Amino acid sequence: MNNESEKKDLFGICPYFTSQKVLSGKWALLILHYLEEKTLRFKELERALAPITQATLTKQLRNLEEHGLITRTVYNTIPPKVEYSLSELGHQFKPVLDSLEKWGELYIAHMERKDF
Amino acid sequence: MNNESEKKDLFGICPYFTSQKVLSGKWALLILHYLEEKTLRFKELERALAPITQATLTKQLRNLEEHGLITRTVYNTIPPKVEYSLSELGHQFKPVLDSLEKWGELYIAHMERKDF
DNA sequence: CAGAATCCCGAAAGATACTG
DNA sequence: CAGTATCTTTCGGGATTCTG
Repeated sequence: MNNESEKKDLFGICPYFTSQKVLSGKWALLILHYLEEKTLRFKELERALAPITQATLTKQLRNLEEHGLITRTVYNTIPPKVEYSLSELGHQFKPVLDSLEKWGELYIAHMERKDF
Repeated sequence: MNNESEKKDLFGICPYFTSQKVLSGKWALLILHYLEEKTLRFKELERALAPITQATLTKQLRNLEEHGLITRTVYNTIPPKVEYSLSELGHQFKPVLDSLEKWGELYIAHMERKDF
């Protein structure tokens, strides 16, 4: 059904708009990058992404989870243990990360050239 | 020199942060996509990106220009004519656009599957 | 440990009106 | 045509506090 999630724009129609929404999160790319290497616990991610705050990390993770990129696994132990890993859709994002990383380096080199 | 452009984060150090800044513009990807095909005038872009507003389009273009991705060419004619095209750095972004487009389609397919 | 709940703030987008 | 100038609004990120 076309409910409230109809949003207002081309989300769900145009690949670029779709991607933009997912990637607009400040830490999204970093999170995907780290999870690409291996499954991580909440605390491990928090440390890797320092100085991110707990609240922000939670939001970013929820966002990526809702978009189907990551999987959240809860272990009912004491103390609690929650692991995050990439879903299939998340792993399929790898090519984007790779090309993005390469371009980012080109960009940085470009900036250094015109130093200022 | 490390002036005010030092910002506050890893911009200029980490490729992902760098990319994130550039791509965070709501229309950035679309603009790059259209300019990848051919040079366009302001009005042409505006039509292609409808319902974007003039003010917003101007901001997005200035942003991409400052980041060195696009080139702005002004013809002193009446009426005025301004053309936008990709710089070398902009063209080097192509692989990202391609991989992003492919993933975006996977994402859309994924959403349709779990329809809701 | 892994969060949830609030509050706050700045940046970005949109709406609108005006101009060389 | 290709903007600029304002104003308003929205939204996401960060800080802080509390909890099972």
